[in-house]
Amino acid sequence: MNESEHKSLDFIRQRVSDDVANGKNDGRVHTRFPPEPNGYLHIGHAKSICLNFGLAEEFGGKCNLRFDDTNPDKEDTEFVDSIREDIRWLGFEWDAEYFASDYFEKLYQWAIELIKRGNAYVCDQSVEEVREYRGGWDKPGKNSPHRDRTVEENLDLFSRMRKGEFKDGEKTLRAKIDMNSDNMNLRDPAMYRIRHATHHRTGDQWCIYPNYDWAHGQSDSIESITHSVCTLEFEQHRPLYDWYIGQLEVHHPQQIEFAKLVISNTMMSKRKLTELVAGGFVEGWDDPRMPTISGFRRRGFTPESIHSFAKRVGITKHNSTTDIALMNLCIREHLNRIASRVTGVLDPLKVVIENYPEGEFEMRVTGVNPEDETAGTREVPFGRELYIERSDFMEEAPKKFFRLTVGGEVRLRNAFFLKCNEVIKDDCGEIVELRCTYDPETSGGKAPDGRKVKGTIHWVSAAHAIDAEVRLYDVMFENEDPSDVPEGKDWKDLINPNALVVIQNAKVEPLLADASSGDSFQFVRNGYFCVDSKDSQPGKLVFNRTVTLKDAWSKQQKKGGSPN
RNA sequence: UGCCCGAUGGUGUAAUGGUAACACAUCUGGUUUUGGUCCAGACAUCCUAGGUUCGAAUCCUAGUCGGGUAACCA
Repeated sequence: MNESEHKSLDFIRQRVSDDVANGKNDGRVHTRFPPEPNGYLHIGHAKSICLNFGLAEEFGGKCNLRFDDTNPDKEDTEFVDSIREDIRWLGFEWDAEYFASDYFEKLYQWAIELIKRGNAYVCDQSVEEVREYRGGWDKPGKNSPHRDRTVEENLDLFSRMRKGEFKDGEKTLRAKIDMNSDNMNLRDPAMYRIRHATHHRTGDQWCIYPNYDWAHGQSDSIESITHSVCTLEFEQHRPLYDWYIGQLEVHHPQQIEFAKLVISNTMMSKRKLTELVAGGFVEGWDDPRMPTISGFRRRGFTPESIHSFAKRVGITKHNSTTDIALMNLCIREHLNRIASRVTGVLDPLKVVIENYPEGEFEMRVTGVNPEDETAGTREVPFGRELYIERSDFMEEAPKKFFRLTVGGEVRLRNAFFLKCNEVIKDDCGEIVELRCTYDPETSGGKAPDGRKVKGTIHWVSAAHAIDAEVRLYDVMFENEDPSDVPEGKDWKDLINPNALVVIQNAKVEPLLADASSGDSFQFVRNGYFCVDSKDSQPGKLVFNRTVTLKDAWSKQQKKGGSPN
């Protein structure tokens, strides 16, 4: 890292920078990203990934991927695979991949060392007894009656725990620290519990499993990690982290905590996300409504947009809630630069141009992306019958409505001026067709006589348009803080019923027939859409709305109440 | 009830004792064949009270508010 290249560093980078400058760890920087493979990664993990891998990149160091798989009950290889995929998709490659379970034997040996030093003991207390003996934050704890077992007895018991001579919960190995500590984590924490379960990697090889605190720091140490970055809730665990490593007298990484990401209108709790998936509230972990990395991917977010988001959110030690609008900004900003403009009419209304010859068509040439000249041009067919957006027509329009009205004139984007003469309705009074005329003199989008139009609307040739299914996504929760559940309600009651609105009969321009999975487009005046990676097929296109365009008109409408 | 951590505009961050910066959001106005983009402008005396200092958002003290924390989860 070239010092002073950055105007300001967040407190972690500052600290790492200082350590490097002071020659700590021989100036080495080695971080790790340590997910538990018990679910899919979400945007909060992305923040941590960007931090850990970013630190390694910026300081010429390394970053490991380590699966923190010490709880056989919850973990699965499905999650291991998805985690790898998501990190790579974000554009990072780890220097080494490990599993905490790689260290089970080493950890076991170290535990024996602690027993021999008289710093750990086998305890027979039940969960309830342990809780009772631990005391409270106003009450001192009491020593376990098994705290003073001899080293020999502990060694024997511990090896028999490993051999499977005891049932689940019958015994634990505990660190002998201080039952009166102000820090509850230091009141003789459990190091091992007995769990006769099949582990996704070690199978039935073990029936005792190390707890987080006993596994994490030691794993860091084994991997020569220099800076062990984690979230704030582990702050009180740091003394224990330091205690274990201090006892073992091995390489001592520095744990540093930062505030985890909270986004408005979003639920980030892994437990609750799991519940959404298991309960069928969403299609799966990669449902575009989910704040998972795979959900964002399927929704049409780009890795770049997520990097940009992570950067803007910053790293601090205080909890805050980031407005979901920032997320939207980041993806719009990127897609605006790279997405091809196409026409998609979401709610089609038939327009017949009475003065355009029947059966004739012409090709209109138009730019692919005004933000990128190199993107070239494309051709779209124009003819007598078109579809326009239903919301672009109003029979009785307010003054501020710049779109099509009876007797009014608008510009058809990249084509001609169009005037509406007559509205055709069905028996229910529903508008089914507009009879219009166009002005052939306005081919360039301007009138030779200099008359102006206020609005430009998009359209697609009825004869050429392709049918598509379009899935409109919105925030999963309408409440800014979905963890704030009103009395008598369940958090799931707060799910936004309109988080997904499916449109079956959208009409898109013919060019889109060749669109392939994951491709992103701007549907002009509508938003950014991508081809759904799971359900879209040639001949049966499915688009996901990634994000809308900013919409000053609808905002104004909402503000002013009903139009008119 | 203990212990730990935090506090800058509506929101997220910056200023590393020298006189509040950037972005989002919001509102104005301009450009525009996307009511998009782009451009211009508006919007805070830094939780409170004391103190240290020539000078404090930054240091100290007290208070207030917020968060975390007592799993054989991570």
